[in-house]
Amino acid sequence: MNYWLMKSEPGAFSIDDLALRPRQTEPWDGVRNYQVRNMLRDQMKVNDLAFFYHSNCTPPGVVGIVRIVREGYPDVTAFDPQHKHFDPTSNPQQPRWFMVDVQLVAKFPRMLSLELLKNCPELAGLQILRRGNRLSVTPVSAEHWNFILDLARK
DNA sequence: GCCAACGTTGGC
DNA sequence: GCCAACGTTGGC
Repeated sequence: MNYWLMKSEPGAFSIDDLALRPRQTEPWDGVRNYQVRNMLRDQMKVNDLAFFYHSNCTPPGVVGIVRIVREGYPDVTAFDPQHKHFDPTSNPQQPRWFMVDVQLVAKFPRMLSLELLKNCPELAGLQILRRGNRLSVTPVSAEHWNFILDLARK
């Protein structure tokens, strides 16, 4: 079983938006980066867990946990000319972009801010803390996962 | 295959 | 709004 961290701009899709969806489940669509595509398509498995991270907001940070409930399948938003994430180079016969479905597991009572995480020596090496990191999905080690979970319980 | 130009991300 | 980082594009 793998652990992940998934970023979303709350102005586009927040953890509260996820909470309002039927079965609190939603496709994680719109990824247009090959490294992340490969993780979505090949590595994320049903029952993997991920931190839900709010990016590009004040303050950024981890706001809860989601579970992967459907493994990688073609991102249909790439096929829709009306859609913001339309990509004419992807088609149903040879899809270029993939997505997974995520289901809400828990929203933390308090956000764990990026600043808080940065101040934890135990989290050295966490990809989100690396300078210049721009990937919207990153793997999280079991050690880092458990440490962050402990922070959320405090 | 190189690399300059350009676009996007995302913290600050 | 700024700008560092870095991915993508396309001319050559």
